[in-house]
Amino acid sequence: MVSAINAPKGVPDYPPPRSRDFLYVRQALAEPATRAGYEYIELPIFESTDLFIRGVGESTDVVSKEMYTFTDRGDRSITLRPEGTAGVIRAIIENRLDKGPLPVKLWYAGPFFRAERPQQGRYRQLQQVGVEVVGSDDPATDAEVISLAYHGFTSLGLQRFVLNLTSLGCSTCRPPYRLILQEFLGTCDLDQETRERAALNPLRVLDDKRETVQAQLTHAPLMIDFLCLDCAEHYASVRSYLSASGVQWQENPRLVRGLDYYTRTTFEFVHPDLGAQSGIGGGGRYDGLMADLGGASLSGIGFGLGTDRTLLACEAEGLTPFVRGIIDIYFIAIGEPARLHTVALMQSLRTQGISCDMSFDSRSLKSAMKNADRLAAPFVAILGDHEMQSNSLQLKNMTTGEQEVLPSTSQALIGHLLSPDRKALR
RNA sequence: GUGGGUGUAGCUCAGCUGGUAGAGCGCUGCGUUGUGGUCGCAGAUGCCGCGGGUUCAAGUCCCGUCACUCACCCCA
Repeated sequence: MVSAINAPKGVPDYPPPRSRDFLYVRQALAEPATRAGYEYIELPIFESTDLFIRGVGESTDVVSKEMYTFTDRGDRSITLRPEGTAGVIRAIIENRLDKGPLPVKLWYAGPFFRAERPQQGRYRQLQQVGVEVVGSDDPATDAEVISLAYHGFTSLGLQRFVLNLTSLGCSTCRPPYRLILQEFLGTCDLDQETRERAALNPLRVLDDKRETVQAQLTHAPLMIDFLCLDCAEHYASVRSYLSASGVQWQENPRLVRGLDYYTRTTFEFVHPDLGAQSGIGGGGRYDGLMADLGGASLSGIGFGLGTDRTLLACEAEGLTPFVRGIIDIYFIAIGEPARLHTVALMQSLRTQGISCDMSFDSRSLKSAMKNADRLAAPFVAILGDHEMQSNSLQLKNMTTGEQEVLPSTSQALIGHLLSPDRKALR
């Protein structure tokens, strides 16, 4: 026996039936954007390594130690995308979308890659649904983006997630605050590694998980108290639009994100039931990114939602399965004439949007029924010799168990399945 | 990159102080003519992760190795 090949470390499979729920979650997370004027953008899965170094920031962990980078046959450095925003911005600039009507509102979905040690809810290939809005400073866009994510989660029935919100200030107010924070951190008793972080990106020290560190940060200065007038007004406005959108949030002035480009509004959705990982989505505003990547000086805001983790959260809350079966009618045909007729019938139904499947390999009626049950088919159509003689079929409702005779035409079936006095199929 | 845990039937796992393997679920069939779910009965399936060592004897002890997993760092 030859040895089987395993998937590379840390990449998840979604075999059926769980794949049904995966698709359902991805659809639910994208749906709000499609109803809010966001256009879909299809993007490459690998990009020039430089894009992420310049876009995401060299000092971030994502860039410095988690990228899948390789050299292609033309000696170019290529990286499997670790996040979505940089690629969207690159595509906006390259396709001149920023020269058209503003703001540009886009959504995307697909796999991202980070070479981390895998654990629960953390994969080397992860799936996200994201949106980006470029070319607007309006606080209403901040609120809209946050609301899309929020209502994507609520539409799945999720209840236990929390939205954390803060403002990280701008190029006017953040640098002075940064100095004040660094000065404060200088008075704390910190280990070498944390001191280095304080020098490089002092904000990150604020969300250190260790109690010994947190204890010293009780009186740390917070960005939220040092916002300039513009940022303070912007933040206040975002909050009132959020209230108007029916979004509930929790202010968390210690919220810090791992990517360097964020400014002003910053947010993160967390869920308590995912093991050590809690983030199911996050994002924020970025004022300098477009310009940093060679485009017009437009600001943007966006989010990335973790499809894998959202599915885990739904499972943890007992919301799954969302999809019990994928066919509307299961056909059992006995004898060659009946099988031929059934194939024609199914083709007609499929063309008209009804999902159907049939029993193959001439199994016994009993085992075919069993199969229908396992496929969770709501209806079973049986065609045997008796039925063929009268051009009819037996239609069994698998929920109620009742069975009746219908003409064996697609029209009769569709009329019956969709008739208002019965449970409609869709 | 650093640390911990676990590898036994398709799945979840049991197997005490060494004596060549078990349960539940699932799967297949049967309970008479062409009808699923419930119930009853019968049945199939294991290089006990891999390699080496100790021993009369290893799923069980020792060493190594690989895989998976959880956590740290960080993030979706």
